[in-house]
Amino acid sequence: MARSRIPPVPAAANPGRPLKRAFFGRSVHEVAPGLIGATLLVDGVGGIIVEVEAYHHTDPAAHSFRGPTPRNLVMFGPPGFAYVYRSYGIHWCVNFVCEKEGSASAVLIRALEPTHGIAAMRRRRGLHDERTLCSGPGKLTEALAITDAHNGLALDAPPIALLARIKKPEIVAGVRIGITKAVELPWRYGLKGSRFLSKVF
DNA sequence: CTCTTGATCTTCT
DNA sequence: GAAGATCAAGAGC
Repeated sequence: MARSRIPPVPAAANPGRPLKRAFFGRSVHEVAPGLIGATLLVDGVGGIIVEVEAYHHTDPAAHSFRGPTPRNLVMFGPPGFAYVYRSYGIHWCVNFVCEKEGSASAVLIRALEPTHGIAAMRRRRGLHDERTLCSGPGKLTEALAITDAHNGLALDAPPIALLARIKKPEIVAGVRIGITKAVELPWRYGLKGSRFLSKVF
């Protein structure tokens, strides 16, 4: 063979450079939509972030609203780290801490478009359908094998990798899902028209 | 398609 | 003791 052909990977599976930790040192309302289109990998498995929600300590729906506790301590720390918590006693959910130390704001990662390690994700989820592999905060942590062992880990160091999007995507916003307080705030962001959302906007 | 319910457990009141 | 940033399966339409 004279020269091997470049394999035909979709553009979506060929993301940009790693995001620096400083990316998170801004308002959660800038970071949250800014994450749509970025690629999240844990041990090389993951996909494109297509849905997130913003939480802030002034927001009654946020875990940090009533001040620091053992569970939410990472939220009160510096930006650029993962906050993982147990949901309904069954699932894990992952957030990215934003702004600055003490501001206790974070972005909940709610859905991914699977691109890397799809076979591993199918195995962990016991599911074949790609569309629903990571279409929810509890689903994507199962697919990426995220647990409380990842709580407090840096977002720019192994096993976590976060790669910038190549093009600026079209973003839609709406009210958040599954909360009972501050339900009217439009702090859920998604990739317009994506098939991989937890719920259509 | 929508609606209801069970699973399971940590956190805070 | 109740609620919760969820999910999947089953019933009903």
